[in-house]
Amino acid sequence: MQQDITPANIGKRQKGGGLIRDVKKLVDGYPKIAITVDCVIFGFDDNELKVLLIRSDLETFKDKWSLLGDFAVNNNEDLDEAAYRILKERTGMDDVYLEQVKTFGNPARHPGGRVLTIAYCSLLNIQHHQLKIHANELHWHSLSTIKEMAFDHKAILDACYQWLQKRIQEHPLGFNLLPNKFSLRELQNLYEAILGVELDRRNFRKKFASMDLLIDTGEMEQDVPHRPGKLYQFDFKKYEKQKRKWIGIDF
Amino acid sequence: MQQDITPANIGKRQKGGGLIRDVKKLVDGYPKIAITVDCVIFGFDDNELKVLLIRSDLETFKDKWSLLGDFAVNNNEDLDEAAYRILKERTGMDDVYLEQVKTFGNPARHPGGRVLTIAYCSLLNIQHHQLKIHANELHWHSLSTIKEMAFDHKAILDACYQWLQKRIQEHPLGFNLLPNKFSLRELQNLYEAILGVELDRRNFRKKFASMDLLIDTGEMEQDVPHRPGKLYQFDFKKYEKQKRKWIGIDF
DNA sequence: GTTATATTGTGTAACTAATACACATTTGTA
DNA sequence: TACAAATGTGTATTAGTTACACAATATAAC
Repeated sequence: MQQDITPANIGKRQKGGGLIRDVKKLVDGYPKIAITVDCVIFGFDDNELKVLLIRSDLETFKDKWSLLGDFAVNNNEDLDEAAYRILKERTGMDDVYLEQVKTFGNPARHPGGRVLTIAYCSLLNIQHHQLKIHANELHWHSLSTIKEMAFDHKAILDACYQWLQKRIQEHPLGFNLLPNKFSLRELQNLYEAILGVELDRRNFRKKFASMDLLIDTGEMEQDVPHRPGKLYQFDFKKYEKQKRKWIGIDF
Repeated sequence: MQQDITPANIGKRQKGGGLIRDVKKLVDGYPKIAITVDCVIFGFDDNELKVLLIRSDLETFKDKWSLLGDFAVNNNEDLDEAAYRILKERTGMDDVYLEQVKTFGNPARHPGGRVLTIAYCSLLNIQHHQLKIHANELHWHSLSTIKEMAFDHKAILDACYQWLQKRIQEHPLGFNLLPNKFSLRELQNLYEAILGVELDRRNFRKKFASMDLLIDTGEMEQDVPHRPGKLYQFDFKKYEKQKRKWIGIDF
């Protein structure tokens, strides 16, 4: 086995040598690259799963769409903080569900040089937030209509969508995408949209009833052209309590 | 909403301005930091889950243990490639199971300055590989005995262990930790060690029988002080074929 | 070579969860 | 007043999970 000669190896693996004292000098000798955090922000509207994108401002990606991202290390912030900052800047909201999904580091992914990005997935309620969509060139896109994107952002989006499909069967994340009060039909539509399957209404209701995490508000849907359904709220507190022993949803 | 003035924002979000042409210059203006890849390498021996660690060569972490890592961007390699390179350098093996788990970027995680690390989890068969344990200061540690580690490596290890516990219930990864031929008892011991639970022997065997991924070699255990069990091989090919529609193992 | 010890190998009954499926009710609209 | 559209509900079937016990086979000890 031949060991590469790199600044790292020179600094680190001095066989039989003493311990390294000057760690600052050590790190200074390391190669460095640019880091971004990119957020895949999902929303649910009109019975479709949507994702929030911005028009790319790079000539290379003219007329292509891009995830919401920013550089992540200029401030003294942790990665999660950077992701929350980006969300706050773009959507004005800070109580948004957010989770790290995967890091993308292909050397060719950015035309300007090597840029590594940490992808975060975020879920928010489209009605509740007040986006400055007009100021920025932000738009909600139906997931199904997105073909090409700037950089490797399509691959990142795909990874986050797969992550979401899996995650939503393990934990009731979906509620982050719905208004505070929602009908069981809306909830089912959401699951059907995300998973891309049709679900049996009676079994779906039975399952959520057995989870015992829905609060009956006593209110009904308004202005629907048919028999209105009951409105429910998600019991976030109760869920947090029993989160540890949570097993999954599983359709 | 106040937007931070950062090199990134100056370069990127010029409202109403034209498109950016010089992407090289753009990226050059970005802040940059050092990147490492750290591998959590699990093995299974003596009915215990083990992890491969190296003694830290930093004065600050004298007598502490560290994950196997290296810098990840000096060559023109992708992150996965960097992880495979590290494995190959340290273990001599290149057909090892490997997957990205999570990226850690706390500003204070490295005493020498900001260093971001991408954690990979790896599973290998301790018998089969020829480690140069003596040359490097490498040791296999029982997971249960590890209290403190260098950097934030304990947190990384914990995250990878949790990942493994979850992942092994979704996919039959465990076979990567066993010798080519193994008894059902060894297999069960492995699952019990990873999950930290006792499993019923009959139900365990029933489950793996129903998965139909074990090949009966016709051979028996040798040199055991009791009735010897049959030896099996894992049918990797068959598993690869039906991987898409895989649902899980679920004990 | 007989006995003790340790571990393999196997089946079934009880329970729990998932699926498939139909009809009366309520509202708004024509 | 009747039609369209969606809500709300229960049961039977099937599939999967769990709990549990005993005979068979090998080695080790005497």
